[in-house]
Amino acid sequence: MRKKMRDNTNESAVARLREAGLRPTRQRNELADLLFKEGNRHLTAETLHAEAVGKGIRVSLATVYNTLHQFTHAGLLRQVMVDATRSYFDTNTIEHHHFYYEDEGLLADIPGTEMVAVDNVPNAPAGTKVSRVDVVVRLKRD
Amino acid sequence: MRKKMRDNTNESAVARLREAGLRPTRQRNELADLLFKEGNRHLTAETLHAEAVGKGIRVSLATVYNTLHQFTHAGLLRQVMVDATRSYFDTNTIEHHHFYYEDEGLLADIPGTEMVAVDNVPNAPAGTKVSRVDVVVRLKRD
DNA sequence: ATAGCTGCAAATGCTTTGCAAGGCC
DNA sequence: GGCCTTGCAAAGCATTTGCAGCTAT
Repeated sequence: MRKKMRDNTNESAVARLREAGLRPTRQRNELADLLFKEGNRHLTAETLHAEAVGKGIRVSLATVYNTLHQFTHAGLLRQVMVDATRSYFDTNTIEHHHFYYEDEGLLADIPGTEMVAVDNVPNAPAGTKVSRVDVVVRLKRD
Repeated sequence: MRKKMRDNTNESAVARLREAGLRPTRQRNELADLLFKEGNRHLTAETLHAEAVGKGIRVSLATVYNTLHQFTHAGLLRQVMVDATRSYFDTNTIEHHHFYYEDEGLLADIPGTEMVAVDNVPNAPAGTKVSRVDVVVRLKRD
């Protein structure tokens, strides 16, 4: 009655993993579903783990960490640094920028973000190249 | 022969601390000297502690952490988030932006930084105001 | 079969904290 | 003197790692 493991698994997630050279295991498939099924998300390892467990997915926190890093290396996720204590991961890997709600510890895309422009960025110093440009607009309660 | 403790201490550091409502203790004076005597600096607690110890200043790492945070709250320092594992402090509290050398874990001001402009930043969402805008140009070895 | 994953628990690394001793006003 | 500060060591947290058992191919 449960011969196939992939029945309730999003095919695109599996394909995505294969392309990235990652074995589509149950945990990775299920996490990928959570991550990529609904628009852009911003989450921490704890957050994702809690959500997974809440939905009945059996996965350890260590695996969530591993998976997030593997996905990041594979280019499926982007890691955003806004808080000294937590690491945020963003499912939107296209160049874009963020609002960070300092009081809530919440990260969000800047709406219409393609309009934000950073001008006059100097050339990268000799021997280096720009890896990426991060813009974070920090917000606090009014 | 050592009645006065403030002999070799930078007067401006003491004044700075008094204005901030912080008692000018030996440790705070000496750390302030290291921090503010020579232009803009970017350092971590470890870095500063090592430097202090190297110069014969007796101070514990815990006090360095406390002092960095007190200075930050007093507006003498600014905390910059670029690395999930380390907290950087910047002695330049004026709005400006950074290069981050990912390979070396080194943070630096963007030269001529006043020329970098961030355009079309949307208004802060209702109930919030912009605390600050951080721009980090991440560099990697070529 | 076997190389790659997962989970647990222990380890790590940065940072914070409790509290007794010491310093500043 | 009284309150603030320091230092040490212990505690705290998020994250990583070692390794035995499990899984995808």
